[in-house]
Amino acid sequence: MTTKTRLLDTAERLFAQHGIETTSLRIITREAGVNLAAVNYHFQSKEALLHAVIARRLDPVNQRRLAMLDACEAAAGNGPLPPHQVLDALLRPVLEMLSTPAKEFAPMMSRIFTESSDLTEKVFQKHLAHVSARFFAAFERAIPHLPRKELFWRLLFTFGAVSHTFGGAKVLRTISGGECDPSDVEGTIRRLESFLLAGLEAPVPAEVQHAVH
Amino acid sequence: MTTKTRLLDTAERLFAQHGIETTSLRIITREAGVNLAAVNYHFQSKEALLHAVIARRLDPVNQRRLAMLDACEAAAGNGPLPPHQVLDALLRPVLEMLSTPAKEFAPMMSRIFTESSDLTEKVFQKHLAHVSARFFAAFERAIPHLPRKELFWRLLFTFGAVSHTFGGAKVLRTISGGECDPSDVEGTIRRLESFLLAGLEAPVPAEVQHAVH
DNA sequence: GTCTATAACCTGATAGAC
DNA sequence: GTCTATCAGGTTATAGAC
Repeated sequence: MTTKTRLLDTAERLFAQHGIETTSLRIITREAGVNLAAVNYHFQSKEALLHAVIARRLDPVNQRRLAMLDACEAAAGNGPLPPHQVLDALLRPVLEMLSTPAKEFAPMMSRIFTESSDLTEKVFQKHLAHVSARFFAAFERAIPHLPRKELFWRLLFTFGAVSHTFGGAKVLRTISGGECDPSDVEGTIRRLESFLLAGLEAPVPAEVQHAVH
Repeated sequence: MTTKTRLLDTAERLFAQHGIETTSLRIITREAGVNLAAVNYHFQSKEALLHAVIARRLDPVNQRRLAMLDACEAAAGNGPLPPHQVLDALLRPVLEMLSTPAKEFAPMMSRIFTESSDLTEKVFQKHLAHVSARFFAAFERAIPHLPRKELFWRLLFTFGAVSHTFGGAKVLRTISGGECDPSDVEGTIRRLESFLLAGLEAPVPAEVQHAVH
């Protein structure tokens, strides 16, 4: 395996397990079995290394997301868009990574979106903005009774649940005394999607209805 | 205001905004307008300072949570426990802090639960374990059709949504182009609780039913 | 491409004067 | 209680030999 790949793999894993800012280049290079200066030769800086880690995984994921959404829209024709299909197109491509060698990537992304608001903005604009826009429009079409404003709120809640699942699924096994098995990725997807679908489709509470239009 | 209080307030705010590990004692003491050595005199260490910040806010919150749960159980008698009341007892006391001078505390807690798994464990055992056990039992009674295993999963999703709301509500205003107003705390609580209640009460998906008992 | 050595700086914690 | 000065260590990044 090349030095470059060893660095990408090791950085991905350590960023996921210990956070971005608290993981030093010294630890990454030591665990990767390469010299400290290698990260500066193959990439320019720690942040450039992070961007390379993201691009390697996220580009294929986003392509698959959009392909699934295309298929869903094609099948629907002019009819309504099934909300569970839109949700599945958004979540399945990234959640299924949990049972591949790239299993550390999704937890790493959730770190980015909770750690530094500065970095979050950059990563979102660079790798997620266009996909995000497509899916927001799809959800608007799939849940037409839901005002835009409420959709924004509910997608915030959705990202929170998904994000926390990446990082917290491992401790769930401990907390539940072994009852819950996070390595059952397909089960996790079904549970997460049925929970979120119910929340996304819930009636708008009467108390906030007046602010809608 | 005393040096001790200035340190608690400033640490709480900076921990929330920039994370625990990335916030140095130098920044805290500079912003608080006190000497660097003061944190070591009034507390013993950075971690002890963090524990003091938590204890100051969380003890009253937990008392109110348990009082609301007591009232809910008393009103229910031997009848079923209303799930929305259990959820409200869990979330309202901490969410309402967002409109008080202690508004930085909840975001700080969500940092702890996403940053370091080491610290997470300590804080949970010290300040949240007993409350957690009471509420788990209450949810079991409130949603009797839901198997324990599924309840564990759904509470994980719930904590994720709540946690993300603390940290992400501010950026929601930007993303939504001003449509969403995170300073409307009561609206946030109602939206969050109606979303989560639908998810918690959703039917168990047929695909995972076989693993239940 | 890979190494050593080092620059410039930040960190938590503490000793000891006042 | 509050200060300065400092210890012992960590950090990113780079220059220059091989």
